[in-house]
Amino acid sequence: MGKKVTIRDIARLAGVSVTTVSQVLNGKGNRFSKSTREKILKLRDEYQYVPDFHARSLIMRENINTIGVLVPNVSEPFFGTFVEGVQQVARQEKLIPLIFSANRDPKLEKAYLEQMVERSIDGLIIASARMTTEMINQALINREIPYILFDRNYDQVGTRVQTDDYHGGQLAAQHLAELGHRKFLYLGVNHLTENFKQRLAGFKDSLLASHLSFNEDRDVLHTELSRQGGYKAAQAVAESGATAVFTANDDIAMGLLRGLRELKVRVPEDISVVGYDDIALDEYVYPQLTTIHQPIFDLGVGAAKILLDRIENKHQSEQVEHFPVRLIRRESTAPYHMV
Amino acid sequence: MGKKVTIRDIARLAGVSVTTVSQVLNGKGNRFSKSTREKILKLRDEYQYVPDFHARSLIMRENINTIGVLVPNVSEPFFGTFVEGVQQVARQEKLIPLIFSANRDPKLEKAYLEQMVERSIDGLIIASARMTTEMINQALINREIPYILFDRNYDQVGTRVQTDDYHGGQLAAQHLAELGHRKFLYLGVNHLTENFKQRLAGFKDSLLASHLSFNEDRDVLHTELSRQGGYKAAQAVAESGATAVFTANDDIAMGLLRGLRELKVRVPEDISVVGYDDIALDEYVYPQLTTIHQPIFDLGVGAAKILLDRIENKHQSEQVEHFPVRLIRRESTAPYHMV
DNA sequence: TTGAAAGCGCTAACAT
DNA sequence: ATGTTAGCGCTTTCAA
Repeated sequence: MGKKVTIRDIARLAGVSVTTVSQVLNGKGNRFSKSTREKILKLRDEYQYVPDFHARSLIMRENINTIGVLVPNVSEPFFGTFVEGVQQVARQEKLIPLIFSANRDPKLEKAYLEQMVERSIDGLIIASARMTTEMINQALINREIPYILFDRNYDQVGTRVQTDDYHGGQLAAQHLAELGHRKFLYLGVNHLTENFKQRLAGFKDSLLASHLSFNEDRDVLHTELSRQGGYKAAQAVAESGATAVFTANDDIAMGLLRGLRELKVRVPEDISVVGYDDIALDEYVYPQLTTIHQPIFDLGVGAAKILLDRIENKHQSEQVEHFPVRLIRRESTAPYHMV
Repeated sequence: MGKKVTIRDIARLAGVSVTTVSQVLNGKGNRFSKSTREKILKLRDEYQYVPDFHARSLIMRENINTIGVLVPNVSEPFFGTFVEGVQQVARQEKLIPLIFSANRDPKLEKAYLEQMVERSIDGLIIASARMTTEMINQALINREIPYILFDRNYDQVGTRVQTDDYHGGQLAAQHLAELGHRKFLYLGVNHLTENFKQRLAGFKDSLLASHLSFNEDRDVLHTELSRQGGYKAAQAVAESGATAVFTANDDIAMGLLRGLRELKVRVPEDISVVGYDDIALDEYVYPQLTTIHQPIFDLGVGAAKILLDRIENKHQSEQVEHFPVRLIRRESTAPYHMV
């Protein structure tokens, strides 16, 4: 009990050499007699022999069929859904996905990356707004491990899946403008990664193009990227006088909804709110959240598929796959009317 | 580029033996001269040498400092939070947590378990209501890997973290009874695992003890364990005539809230709803959900700590750690009043 | 039809 | 203060 059974044990028990066992068990044993083969197979089952993973990897070096997935936080619905998408592909392709949740801590992200590299993963999906390509390459230490980026738009390089954040911002602006609103507010985060920058830029440009007023100094509020953040910003939003608010993501929007409710500010009667992401929860809050839909699950699927492609056909040139965004009208937006 | 630098390369470059390099790099090199040590360290940095994980594991067999975590679905807030708890401990203790999300698929759960075993993890946390101890032991193939169970109460054996589900059910019943309700309903799931059974038993027993009416055939409704499930059950709940509903978990409750809202049934004015779990979202739905609190994050922390303890002091006897549950009053429950 | 031997990259007794 | 040697468990030539 406890002592691990090795290939040598099986060989001894079968009265053959380790070579024979190895060959038979790896399906390369046509040349051996049927009786030998059956004897070995039987012993394998009887003793529940499983080849040692590390010994194997030490020799084989590839086709471990393992991919790494690095996200900021699995417990956020957004990344949870993304990971599910990756996993669906992994299941189909018999890949083992190693999931790492680094809590937005750059040190930890680096440590996990190194771990994955050490463990000879075949490829890797990185969803982290903080990691620069340089940091990634450094952690990957000139090993040629294919990787794919997601939600990481500080610098726009590297193979990645991407949605059009600028267009998302435009969609939000158009919707709100069509509803007749005049006074807009963007509720975002301080530490601007490129995707958030783009959303804001699209929002602003679209507004200005419609000859509506939007001033980045006056009409932008910052908070934390969380429900809590949105909640805390409610007072400031209410006092801003805006009737139409666009938030950096749905989490912030949900917090804002709660905060406004507690302040007796009605949504959408007094203030319209547009979120971003279209997480699965949006339909379960009240009012149901109007938002910009990103195909989160599909992004996971897409990332995994591209990665697989790169693993199989090494040395491909950089590639970028775009996914569409669209407006989902629900209950948190309504036409502007004079108070 | 690409070619991996090995310990031999470093040794050759430094003009010393591989032993020397190995010892120095593993902090066992006091006996070597300072100049040798520095030379080696410098070369290590220069060539970015990282010892091969598999070669290492092949020899060391232990202290890989890796634990496995198997959950049904990371994208569910409940398990996401649990995993975060585990990860917090992992970070503190410099452990690498390998997270597997098996989508409630027993085959996949088994496959992942085997993967973890192969990868010589030091211990493992299993959160799966479906896996029997027998299945687990089989996958662990008489290897002595410490593991700890969570949310897995089919058979009440094995080291595990646990909350008192029976008491949770009682709390829900008491609360609703104190509010003056008379007609109760339990909205649960078909496939009864022990924890759900206990919740229902506590709920029922408490009601009966208060001389209130509750009949398992008449006053129990089944649906899927998801928001969608709760949503779909709304019609049936509304038609049941019950004024007080206890749901198997918060997800179901949230779906129910949405469904009832669409049916113009007011919560809590017409129907009071009590959930179970106290996931972080509860405060962001409307009305905010009254629920039975389980310390989900702490359960993750606790599971990880117990596991660590078992890894360090092998062969301990079975142990069970209990965590408290309590009622959280929010807005979804109110006193019963005649209509 | 089978097996001996080499070796993957590393660590650790055991010399020297 | 440093090196030699054996070996972890496996796969894979190459020889018999």
